[in-house]
Amino acid sequence: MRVTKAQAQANREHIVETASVLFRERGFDGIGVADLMAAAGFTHGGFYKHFGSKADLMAEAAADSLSRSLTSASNLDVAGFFAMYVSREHRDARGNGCTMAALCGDAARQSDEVKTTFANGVEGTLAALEQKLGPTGEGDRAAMINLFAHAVGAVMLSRACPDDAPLADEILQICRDRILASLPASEPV
Amino acid sequence: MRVTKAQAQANREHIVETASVLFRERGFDGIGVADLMAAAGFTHGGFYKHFGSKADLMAEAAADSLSRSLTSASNLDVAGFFAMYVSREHRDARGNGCTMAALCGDAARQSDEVKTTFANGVEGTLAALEQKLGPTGEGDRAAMINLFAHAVGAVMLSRACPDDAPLADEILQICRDRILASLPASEPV
DNA sequence: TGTACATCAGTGAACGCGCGTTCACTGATGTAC
DNA sequence: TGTACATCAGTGAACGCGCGTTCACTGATGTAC
Repeated sequence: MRVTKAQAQANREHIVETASVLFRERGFDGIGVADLMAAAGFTHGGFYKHFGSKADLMAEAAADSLSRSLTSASNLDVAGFFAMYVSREHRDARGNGCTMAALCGDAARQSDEVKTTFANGVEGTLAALEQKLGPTGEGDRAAMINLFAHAVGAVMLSRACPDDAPLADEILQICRDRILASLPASEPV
Repeated sequence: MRVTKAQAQANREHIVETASVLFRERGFDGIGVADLMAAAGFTHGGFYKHFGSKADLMAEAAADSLSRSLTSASNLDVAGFFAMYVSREHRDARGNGCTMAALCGDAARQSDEVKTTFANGVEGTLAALEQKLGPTGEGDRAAMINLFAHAVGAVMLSRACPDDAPLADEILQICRDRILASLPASEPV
């Protein structure tokens, strides 16, 4: 059953991507190695040919999804980023949404390796936001920290409410309006 | 080994309080029934004399700690509340801190019963904050939603960073300054 | 008030189950000649 | 290029372990007379 090196590498990447979605949907403890491998189309025995442990995959999957999010948001301006971030669509799409908003509660209880990945994710997001502001945005790191924390808090609180609670939408709408209104002026791309 | 009704009730409350601390520290999945009961000074077998299931205790412990937090913060004004909330002390004291900030990531994946408890906790916090603003604070629900989401996001992001990461303190300090600066004027009590 | 009996909070062994991890095995791939 | 052998990605059974939950039992409390 041996497979080409290229195929093995592709399989590994597929496992990481599958894991990053399932971790965001169910939490690090909410999905097991066997279910994870089955979702990726494999049996669980081969897991340790690719990863040293489940914890290793957790860090790798988080890093992968954090960098992917940055890439996929690269063509949005700051207003577009936050309009998308603080939205019902994002709130309801945990598996494909921001890893920070989906897992930062879990991350706080994980190893320093995982926490470092998250800190790097925050730094990367801040850097990308500052860059979106263009040359005029220099020195706005503090503003971006405030906006991002506000946005993350809004999405997490909204997700902690029952789906049919009016509060869930109220939080999102109010925070979204406020964040967009307080945005520093930016040059449209 | 039977115990007086009063003692049984006291024991039950002690278990709930112990659980609310341990859940905040380690997450709903991070502490088991046996360890929980041992921490409260009992053996695990008696658990089901008090609670129908671990999930029931999760909802009850969350409700308990949320209402306790409101009581303990009742003598703070709005600025005092947020100054305490967005602080290193609060960030580092998960077990005795805000249940929302400690568990809202977990709550999002729990039953509607638990989520309803969290939504009620948010409503209770907002009501308490509006009340702190005094009669002049009417209509400031939206402002309190923004500030609370901002504060929750700041604490959660800070906790997801490694303890020694400068970013952890930077997030707290910047968000704290901004929140306190943007506070609507309130009458000191 | 005193006695006999029912109740039930708490104990500790046991249950089935799913978890992360290990292992012997398979057979196509990769490599040495 | 062809052949013989080593490698190793993937398989599926098995491991020990801790989990939530159940249960027979204990003995002090609560209650009926």
